[in-house]
Amino acid sequence: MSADDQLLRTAEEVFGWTTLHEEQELAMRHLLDGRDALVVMPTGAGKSAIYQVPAILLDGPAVVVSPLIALQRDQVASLRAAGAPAAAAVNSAQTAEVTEQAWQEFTEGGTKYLFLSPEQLADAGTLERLREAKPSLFVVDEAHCVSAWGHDFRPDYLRLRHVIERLDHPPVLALTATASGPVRADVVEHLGLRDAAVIVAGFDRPNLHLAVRFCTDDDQRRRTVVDWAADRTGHGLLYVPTRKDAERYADDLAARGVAAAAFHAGMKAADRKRVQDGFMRGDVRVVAATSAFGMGIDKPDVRFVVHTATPGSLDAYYQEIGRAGRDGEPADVVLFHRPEDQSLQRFLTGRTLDRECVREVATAVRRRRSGVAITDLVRRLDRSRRKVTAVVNLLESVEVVHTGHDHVRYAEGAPPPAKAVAAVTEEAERQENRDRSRLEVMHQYADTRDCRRRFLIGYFGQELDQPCGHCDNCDEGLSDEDSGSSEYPPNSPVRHEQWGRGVVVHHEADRVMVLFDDVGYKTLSLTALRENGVLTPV
DNA sequence: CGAGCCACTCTTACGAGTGGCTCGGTGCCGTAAT
Repeated sequence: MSADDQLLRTAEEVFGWTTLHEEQELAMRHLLDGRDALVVMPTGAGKSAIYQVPAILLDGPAVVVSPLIALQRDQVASLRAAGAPAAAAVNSAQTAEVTEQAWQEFTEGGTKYLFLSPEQLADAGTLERLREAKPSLFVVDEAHCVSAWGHDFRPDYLRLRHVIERLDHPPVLALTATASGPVRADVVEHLGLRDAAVIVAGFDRPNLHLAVRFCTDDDQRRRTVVDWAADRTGHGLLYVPTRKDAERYADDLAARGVAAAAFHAGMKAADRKRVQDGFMRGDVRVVAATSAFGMGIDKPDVRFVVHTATPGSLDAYYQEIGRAGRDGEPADVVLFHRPEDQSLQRFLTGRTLDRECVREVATAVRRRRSGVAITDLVRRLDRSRRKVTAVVNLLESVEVVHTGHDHVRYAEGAPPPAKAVAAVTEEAERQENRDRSRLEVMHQYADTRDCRRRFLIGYFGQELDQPCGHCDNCDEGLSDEDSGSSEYPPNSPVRHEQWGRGVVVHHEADRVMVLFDDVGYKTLSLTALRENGVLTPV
């Protein structure tokens, strides 16, 4: 029987799926062939199936990395409900007894799917248990987290490549719904994917109407947003920048008779669950939430997603608006924009590098010639695990240290700690510049007079040759019919005298946006380019 | 960087304006205190 037939038969016999999409089948075949894959597909399009089916055909368990315990629970529950082979999770939210039982079944070979967080995988004992089971697949779900969180917030995401190597690099599958070019490259690099098949479904969501309302004054914006949401009838999300705003908007809407609730990470777990369940059931009509709300929420009939302030990147924005209109019915996506929003995002995305900590870690590692475990560094330096791990990652990125899973060694010939600090500072600055350039692109989206969908899709590396006809700028007849200059077509490689190598992302009538390897996104005037010739096609 | 709060000043007000200060997002995990 051919691999395709086997996949189809398993999909039907075990899960009851009679067909598979082209992308699903393609990715599954790659895994069966022993190759790595990065798959970017919208939520609800069947990403999980891509590992669920091949795992059954392969010997050994599939290890699935999932960022939230709630997601692990959902996945285990849905596999159990489907009557699939045994699934289990290992995390700190369950009793030691449950975890021990999960491990026992796993080591006896009874578990097909094991769900864990990246932090669990940082533990050497846990990793050895996995290694003994010889996993057949290593899956990273919500893989954009590698790029979005790995560099500072959850540094264990950047340690996953060492986990994968320690497991003798089984076929790796990275799954996400949102990843622009640089994010995809970041995921491939930091997971150490080899010869990966990159499968990207379309980013366009034609049923979403995109609009931006420019606001000058904060109070005026508050009133406009509340009026707008109160006049609606369907279910919707209000994304707000701060916890305080979540409470305030929920209160203001409630005062207008709207069944609204706040959601943010500062709330008690029970309250969060109550709000989420209420929204899923439909008795909470509007949730005013920070970015904490959304992962794992798959409610089909969300009729609007409103942002009460401009977020930090188009990546984050696309992720959040992607929760609207999953049933394919029309939905409204509105950004209430103020230029001042940039300052808060600058603060939030600004990385505060603790140079003293970098120096301490570098010095401590250098002193131990045979190397040292991250766990030991944490104990000796009396610093948080998160911070030490993030610093080790940075030192590794500038090649001052070499690392294995939990083992760090000063690189031979690497500069002394003082110079290492300088190198790390430079690297941190480069990262910050790239973040800042993404923030600028987000604001350009808000400011553009061209088709918003074309801008958005272009950012994710796809072209829309016609204006979409379904955004505020198209409604007003502002969008350019012509999709731009032929000198710099989208996705074409270019070189800039000062900024080096880059690729064209998007262009409007008079300007072109380029993503440079080193400095991030830059927007250049076509008129100026024609005069000075600093940007040349490669 | 900017919003919001407080204390303080100046004064013709059932207050207004200003200077200084603080705060601002995302989740694992393990440990300490009840």
